[in-house]
Amino acid sequence: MEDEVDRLVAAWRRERPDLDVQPLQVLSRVSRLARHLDRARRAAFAEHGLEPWEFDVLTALRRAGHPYQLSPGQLLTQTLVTSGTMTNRIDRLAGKGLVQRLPDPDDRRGVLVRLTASGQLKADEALAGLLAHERELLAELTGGQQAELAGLLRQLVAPFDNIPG
Amino acid sequence: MEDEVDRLVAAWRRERPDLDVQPLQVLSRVSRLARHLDRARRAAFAEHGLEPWEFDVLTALRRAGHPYQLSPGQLLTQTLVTSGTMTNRIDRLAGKGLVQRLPDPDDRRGVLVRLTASGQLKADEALAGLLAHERELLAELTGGQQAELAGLLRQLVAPFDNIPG
DNA sequence: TTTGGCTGTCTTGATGTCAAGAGGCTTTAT
DNA sequence: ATAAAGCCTCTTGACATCAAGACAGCCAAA
Repeated sequence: MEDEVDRLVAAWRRERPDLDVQPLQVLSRVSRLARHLDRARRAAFAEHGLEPWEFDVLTALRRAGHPYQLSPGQLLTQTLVTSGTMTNRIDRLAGKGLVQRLPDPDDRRGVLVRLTASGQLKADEALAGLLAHERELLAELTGGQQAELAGLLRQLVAPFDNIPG
Repeated sequence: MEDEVDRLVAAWRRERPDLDVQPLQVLSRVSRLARHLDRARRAAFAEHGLEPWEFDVLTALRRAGHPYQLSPGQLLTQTLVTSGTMTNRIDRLAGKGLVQRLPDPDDRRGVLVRLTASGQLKADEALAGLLAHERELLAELTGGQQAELAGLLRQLVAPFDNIPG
C-alpha cells in the first residue's frame, strides 16, 4: 500500500535527483503518523469530554500513585510545557473539579495539585478508551511486528531521553 | 538502552496492573520521537534563518516543480493548516521576499504563490541541511533496519493517507 | 542573624493558530 | 439570461501557548 511519504519521496527524486532522500522514508513517516495519532487521540478523549492536554495532566497525577498529587513544577517537567501554561491548565482543571490545589505543608511557596475522585475516574476511563482505540490502529501489525517496531523506535528515541535533550 | 516510554509503561503496570498497555510501546514512542524531531528540525532550520512552517511552505512550492507555484488552497491541503493561517504565512514569506503573490489568470478570485529565486535557494539549502541532520539521527540503525522500520511505519500510516482522514 | 542567591509559582504581553464568516467570482441548472 | 449554489481567499475574534519577569519564600555562608 502506498502512502503520502512515498509520493513525497517520488516528488523529491524528480526535482532533486542529486539528493539522497532516504532519511525521509523513516522520519517523515514518524512525523506524519504522530499528526494522525494526535487527531485520533483528540477524538478518543472527546468521548469522555476531555482535551488531550487534560488527559496529559490527569494521567501524570494518576501515574504518580496514591495520593495522586504532584507539584506544578513536577507536572511541567513531565508534560514539557512552560510554567505559565501549567498555571492556566491547573486553573481550568480545578474549575472543572478534576483537581484541587492544596498548599504544600513543607514549603510555603509551593502548591500541590491533587486528583479529585472524579478526576481519577476520568483519567482511568480515558486511558482505557485510548488503549482500545490504539489497539485497533495497531491491528495492521502482528504482535511480533509490533515488538520489532517498538524496539527500533526505542533505539532512535533513547539518545534523546538519556542525554539532556 | 532504556527510554522514557519504558518508565511510563512500568508506572502504568504498577498503578493499573489490570490493563494491557502494550499499545503504548509503539504509539507513545512515535509521539515522543516526533516531538524530539520537531525540536531537531527547528534547530536545523535556524541555521538557515527559517522557521519550520516556512520550510513546509517553501518546499511544497519547490516540490511542485517549475514554475514553482501553487494556489493558497493547494498549499493548505498539503500543509494541513486552515486558510487563515495560510494567508498569514504567505504574507510573511512575501514580506521576506521568499515568495510572491500573483493573480491567477484563469480565476479572478484566485491567487498563485510563486517561489522567488531567493526562496528557491533557501528551500534547497534547508532541505540539504535537514537531510544531513536526519542522517545522523538514523545512524543508530543499519540500512536494513531503516528499511524495515520504514515498511512497518508505512503499514500504520497508509490507512490514514488513503481513507479520507 | 543577616545577607545574597536560588527556587517555585504566577502574571504579563506577544504570537501563531483555528473557527466562523464575509465578499467577490465561477459554475450549474433552469 | 438569470438565479442559485458553490468555491476561493481573506478578515475577524477567541484562545492556548510561550518567554520573560515579578514576587514570595527557602537556604547557605559568613
